[in-house]
Amino acid sequence: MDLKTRIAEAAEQVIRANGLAKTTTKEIARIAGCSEGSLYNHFKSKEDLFLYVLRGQLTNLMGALTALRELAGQGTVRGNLEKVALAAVADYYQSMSFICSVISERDLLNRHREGFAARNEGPHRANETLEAYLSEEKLLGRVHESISPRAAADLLLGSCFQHAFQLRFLGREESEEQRSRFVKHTLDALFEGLQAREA
Amino acid sequence: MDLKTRIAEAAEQVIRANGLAKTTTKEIARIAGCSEGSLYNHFKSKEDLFLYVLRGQLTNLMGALTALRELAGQGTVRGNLEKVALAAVADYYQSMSFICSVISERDLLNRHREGFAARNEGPHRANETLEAYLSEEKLLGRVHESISPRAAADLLLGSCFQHAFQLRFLGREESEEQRSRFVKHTLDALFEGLQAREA
Amino acid sequence: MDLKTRIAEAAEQVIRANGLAKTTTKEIARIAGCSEGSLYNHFKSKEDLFLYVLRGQLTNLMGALTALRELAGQGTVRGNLEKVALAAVADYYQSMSFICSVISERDLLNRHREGFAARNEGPHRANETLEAYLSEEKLLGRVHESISPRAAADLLLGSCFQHAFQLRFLGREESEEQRSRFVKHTLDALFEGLQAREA
Amino acid sequence: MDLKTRIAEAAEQVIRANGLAKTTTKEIARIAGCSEGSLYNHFKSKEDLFLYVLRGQLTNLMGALTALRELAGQGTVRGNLEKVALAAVADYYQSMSFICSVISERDLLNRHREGFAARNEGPHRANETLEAYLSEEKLLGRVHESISPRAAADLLLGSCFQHAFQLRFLGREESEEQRSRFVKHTLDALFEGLQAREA
DNA sequence: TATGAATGAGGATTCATTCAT
DNA sequence: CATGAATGAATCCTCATTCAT
Repeated sequence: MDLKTRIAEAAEQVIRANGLAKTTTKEIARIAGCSEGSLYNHFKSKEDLFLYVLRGQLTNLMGALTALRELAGQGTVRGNLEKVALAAVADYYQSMSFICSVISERDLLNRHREGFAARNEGPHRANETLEAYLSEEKLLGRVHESISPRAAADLLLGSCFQHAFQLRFLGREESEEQRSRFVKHTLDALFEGLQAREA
Repeated sequence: MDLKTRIAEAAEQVIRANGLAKTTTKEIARIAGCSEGSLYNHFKSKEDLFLYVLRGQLTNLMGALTALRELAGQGTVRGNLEKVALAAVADYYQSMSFICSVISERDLLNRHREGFAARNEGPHRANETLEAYLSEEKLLGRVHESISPRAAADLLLGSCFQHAFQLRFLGREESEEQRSRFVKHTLDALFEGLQAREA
Repeated sequence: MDLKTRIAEAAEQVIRANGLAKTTTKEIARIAGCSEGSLYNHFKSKEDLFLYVLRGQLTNLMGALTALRELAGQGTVRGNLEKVALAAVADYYQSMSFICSVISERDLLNRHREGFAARNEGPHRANETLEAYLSEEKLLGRVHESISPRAAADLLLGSCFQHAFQLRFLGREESEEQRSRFVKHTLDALFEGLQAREA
Repeated sequence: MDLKTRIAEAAEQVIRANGLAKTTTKEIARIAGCSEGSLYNHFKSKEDLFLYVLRGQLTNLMGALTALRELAGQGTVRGNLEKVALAAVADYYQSMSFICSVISERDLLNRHREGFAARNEGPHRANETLEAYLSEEKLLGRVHESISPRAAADLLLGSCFQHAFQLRFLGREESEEQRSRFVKHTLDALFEGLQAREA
């Protein structure tokens, strides 16, 4: 593994563990097993390194969502969404430090917002991709005809997002079983709807 | 207004604008119109000041949720949830810097997690409160009998939470009308459910 | 007890315990049970307060030495010196923080050296007073005729001084019995002399 | 000379001149001709730097005392002690700021007392070493058989210690001749003893 | 390319002192 | 005389970044 990759992985690990605010170049170098100076042979600045690592976040989720586009009309909608939801909770949980750091450091965000927009990056991409899938399924008649695909996507991913956030806040890890149960209950409610049924 | 309040409000303003990581005591003092030393006459440390201000976050939402408990069976469920959702988006949006800073600064969170738990604080309280309300409505037959109140609460608040997050990420403000529309669509989808209806 | 005295005693206690360097006006006020502002109603500055308290140090020793002048020719020289030595160890031990602070804070010392000289103050006064006593006893033939009174005074008081210093350094307290034994051995050696005796 | 040494020497010089309490990292850096930050590349903290420099104090005296152990039975006891006494006054004088700072800053002392003990460091080591030498000479019959070696060591070194202290207190330097005279008189008195001789 | 010592700007915090009440 | 909030200068220390080797 080349040094650039080692540095990036070290940075990812440290930011995950401590958050960006308390991540120092010294610590990254220590974990990467190189000198602080070496960081600057591969990245222009600490911020540059952060952005590099940031781009590797949420890749499982985005992969699952991209795969979904091909799956419209196949399997069950419920089954397809379940895979996405599981990936979402897992990735959001793993990347929560990154996600929150972007907001916490307003100037960093401001400096790069245009870049994000230009490259069509950011966590909101997930919602858009899921929306697209649901639109297709709606055309196929496999989801309720009067539902807004965007709202449905926001409900599902928002729920996963906040769930991951709260696990981090509470300092909890979740077993696979617990996670499956959360996703199951969430999908149950999402499919069924809150509306009381007439007798 | 006494100086302690002025300092707290200055801190709130600066953290909202810049995030905790880039908030300096110097800047807080400047905005509060006092010396840096004065901060320490009223707060033990910058961290102490942050926690003080943090405790004032999400109060509108929590107020709306608490009020909700009295409203079970009154008005429409939909109408009640609408008020909550609007408060949620607004408060989450306002407090996103605080919420994310808590996660970004892992050591700060670790240091105070016990305290949060002891005082039953934290953003997850909102979900629990909404869950309680929905449970009551379920008993009253005003929400679908097979729905999980917790899952429903997580869907609604999670969606609002992530929506607020994404507004911050994109650097957008939302008009009242846009916000109402977001809430409306979200509630539509949540009430209706994804399930395709048989012809 | 009036406030000025209470402040002075608080300062003495705190300096004794923590040394001047780590003594704050806040701590003095806390111990004195008054506000920090009150300190400045009774003393011009922290330095002024320190000097005030400093002047009260070593008073038992100086008292014992002054008394000694009257005792020349009375009792035994050994007995007279024993009282002085005991007072010296006790007072040096009690005042070691003060004594050392004067040296540690060079600028303070420089600022007040003239004042000390003008008022004939300082720990060296003890040696001069003891020298005077020994000179008288020498005239009376009660100490070895070829001894230098100043050297003898320096030996005895220097030994007590360093002994007190080392107790402080090692963080030890000494029982009265231990102290008596130290003084006894010291006087034994001082009276007898190192010189090997011919058979 | 490497920077670490330059920093250490600068610190030594500044502490000697101003005492630890009034020694700032800024001033040390200025004298060392480097930035304040550099101090922290070589020492963990100001305290760490102080301890490093402290360990280099009293080395001439300790060297002279160690050499003494080999000299038992050689030359004259008086001559041997003279060398030690001269080294003692010189070293105590040079290091008085350090010695006193250790006492003035009680918490520093408390924090490191165990370390001092573990490494068998501290000014009291000098007395123990001199005591050992005198014990040997006593066995050789070269010092008075009824004298306590420890008491004799305390008398001599205590006198030198306090003499150095008082020179600092009075702001005086001593010529070599004056110093020799002080040592000579002190040894005269110590060898002869105070005891009046019967006619 | 890899290093790591050196930097220096900037941060949080302390503390003696002042002054209006 | 007593207060204690307000001050602001000064302090120790951190850390991203540079650069000569």
